[in-house]
Amino acid sequence: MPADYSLESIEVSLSPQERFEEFLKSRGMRTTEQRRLLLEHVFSRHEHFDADTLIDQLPRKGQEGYVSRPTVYRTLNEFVDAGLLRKFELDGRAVYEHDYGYPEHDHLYCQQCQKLYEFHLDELIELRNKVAQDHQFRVMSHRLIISGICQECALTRRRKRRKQDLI
Amino acid sequence: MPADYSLESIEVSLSPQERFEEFLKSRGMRTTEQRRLLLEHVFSRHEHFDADTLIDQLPRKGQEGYVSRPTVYRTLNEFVDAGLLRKFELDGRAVYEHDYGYPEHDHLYCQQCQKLYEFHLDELIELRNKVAQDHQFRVMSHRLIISGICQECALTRRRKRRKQDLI
DNA sequence: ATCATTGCAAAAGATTTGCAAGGTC
DNA sequence: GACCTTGCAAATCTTTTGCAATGAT
Repeated sequence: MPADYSLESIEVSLSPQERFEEFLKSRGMRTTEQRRLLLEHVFSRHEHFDADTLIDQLPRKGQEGYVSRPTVYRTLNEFVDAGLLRKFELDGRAVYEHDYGYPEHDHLYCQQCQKLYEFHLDELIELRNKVAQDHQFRVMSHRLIISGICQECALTRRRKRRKQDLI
Repeated sequence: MPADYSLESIEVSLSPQERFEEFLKSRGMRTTEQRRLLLEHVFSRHEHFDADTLIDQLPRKGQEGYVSRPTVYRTLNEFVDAGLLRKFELDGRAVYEHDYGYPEHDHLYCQQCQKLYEFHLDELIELRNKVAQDHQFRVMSHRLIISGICQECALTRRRKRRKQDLI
């Protein structure tokens, strides 16, 4: 078995918690209650979220388990550096999603309900690599967001229009 | 000749200035010195730009042709609404590029020198439409940014590394 | 004991807004 | 003259930072 293959198996078998531990240790950083709490919360659900949404879901000031806003921001950046989360911009604010142990994908973004739908297409990666090769460009990552109206919203709209027609 | 074909010819034959005039008129807005000046400036060059870069290129306060920061922001939004410019986010700030009369394209973004390279691939549009159809999603637009290192920077880096090796 | 981390308050950066004065139709 | 637009100052929103107190190793 080649060395990098076995390395990869080890990587993949680590839980987010374990991986973060390693990350912290490798940088001389410490395991704290806040980091533990945030990591557990973030990996207990799978939705995309922004800092504000996350803070809303956490205990308020004065309650057990409260984490201050600056610490939330600091820790989210650490999660990104550790390769646990991916960050991207949507309507001017940062949005996070699971990266570690989660397959590569892109998004459909509904302008109406702001929902994000995931999809994956190998052809897109091929196309991406082809373009990069044509431009002698070394790809590190990519981000594709298709914006429009999702089926659900399209149906709701049609219903509303019908209702209006009756008045 | 079908009606919509002739309509399209009219649309395409309008200059950005004329198109903006129509936009303003249709909304009961007025043609002002500032709007004229900004439109002329923005369409006199073709690079991508952000609000700050634009303001740096314009006359300073006290000089002939000065436009205040809020007016620049307001007017850029109008250009986007009028379909003259497209806006997207890069590293947390808004970036603008020509839309009106300019062919659809996507971007390679160099993380090193921050340069944007344009490319167009019909296959990408096909792929996009296929995904959308699979999800019953009505596409309004899309944005693909491939991030990495451009050829120029890759070469510069290699040279620097060689130099360091000599020390 | 040492040194990283936290929460607080405040700063920073980008963009927007209320409003009185001025400009356009 | 009616009312849209501008510039100013200030607000807003999101994210970051300085710092003294606290916590982890």
